[in-house]
Amino acid sequence: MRKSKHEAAETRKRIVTAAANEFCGKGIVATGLCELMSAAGLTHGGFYKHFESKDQLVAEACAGALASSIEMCNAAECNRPPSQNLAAAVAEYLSSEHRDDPSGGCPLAALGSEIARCDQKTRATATEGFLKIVDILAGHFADEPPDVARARALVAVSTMVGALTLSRIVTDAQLSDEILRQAEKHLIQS
Amino acid sequence: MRKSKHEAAETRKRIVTAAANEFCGKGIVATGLCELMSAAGLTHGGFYKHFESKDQLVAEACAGALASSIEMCNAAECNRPPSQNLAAAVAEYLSSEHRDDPSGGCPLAALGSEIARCDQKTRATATEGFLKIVDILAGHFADEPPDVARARALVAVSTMVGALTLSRIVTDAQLSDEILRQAEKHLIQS
DNA sequence: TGTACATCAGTGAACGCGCGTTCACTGATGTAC
DNA sequence: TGTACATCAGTGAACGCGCGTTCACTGATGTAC
Repeated sequence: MRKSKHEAAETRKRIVTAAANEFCGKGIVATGLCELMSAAGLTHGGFYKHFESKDQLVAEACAGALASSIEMCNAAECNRPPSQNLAAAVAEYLSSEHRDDPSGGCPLAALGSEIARCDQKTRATATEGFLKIVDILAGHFADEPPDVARARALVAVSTMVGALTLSRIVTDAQLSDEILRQAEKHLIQS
Repeated sequence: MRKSKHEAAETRKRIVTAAANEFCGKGIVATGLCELMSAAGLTHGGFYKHFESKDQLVAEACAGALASSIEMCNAAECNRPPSQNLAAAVAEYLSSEHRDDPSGGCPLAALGSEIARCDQKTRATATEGFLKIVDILAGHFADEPPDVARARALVAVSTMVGALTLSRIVTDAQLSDEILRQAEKHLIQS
């Protein structure tokens, strides 16, 4: 039953991707390794052939989810004229589609309060991803001095993560939409 | 061993308070009933004399934590001249003390992504608390028309919750401070 | 007011269950000659 | 290139453990007479 090196590498990637989905969808602590491995089409026993522990997978899954979230924002920007880059990324992030699909979205919003309690490795990974997003947004405030642009980007990411999280908490659908719409309006007007 | 009505009511309150602390500090799923009951000075067996389920306690603990967070902001305001009410509340919320003590602080930041996955009851409770905070902040934009004030308050709360959550994730202490400081600056200048 | 009894807050053992992790095993892949 | 053997990806049973919940029990409180 041994698999080729290439197949094994593919399997590993599949586990990380499945983990990112399961964690973002159900939460880190609430997701079991068994559940997660079967989402990747495997049985639980093979897990430790690829990872040292659940914590290690959490860090990698978090990194993966952040990378694809960044990719998604970049893709949204590519379809627009450069002057609307910021608006495009913000609109994508604060869309109802993103709100309604936490598993495929940004882990800072889907797992924020849980990541804050994760080990050093995972939090360092999240910090790196966060800074990448900050840099991208800061690039859109190019007419400002760099430190101002960075400050504005830090606040913008805070607002985006907070608004998306709150829009998922709230039980009133109209209020949920309102949170997203007002945050978007505030971020693109400024 | 039966306790008087008054004592039993006090015990119940103690459990809810201890639960709010434990949940905000360690996360909802990660906190066991046994751990939580012993934090309240009891053994786990008595839990179901007071609550139907863990979920019910989660909802009540969340309500309690939100109420004392609101109380804390109000207290911060009382010590200042009315014109600085907003600044006082924002500074309190985005303080490093609040960041470093999640168990005693705002559950929207400490448990945001977990609450988003809780049952209807808990989320409805959180929604109520959120709206109360929005109303308080909106009151500080009194020179704006009500709908604008509300819109600004929605965005402000999003920024506050997002910034506090991110400041807890980040592994770089300086960056963590920077997130809080910039969010505060942005909110009180506007 | 005093007595007899029902109520019930709190204890601690026990329930089935799923968790993260380990392990013996299988058999295809990779390697050494 | 062919053969013999070591490697190891993946399986499924098993581990100890803590989870949420239930239950028989205790004995002080509350209530009915």
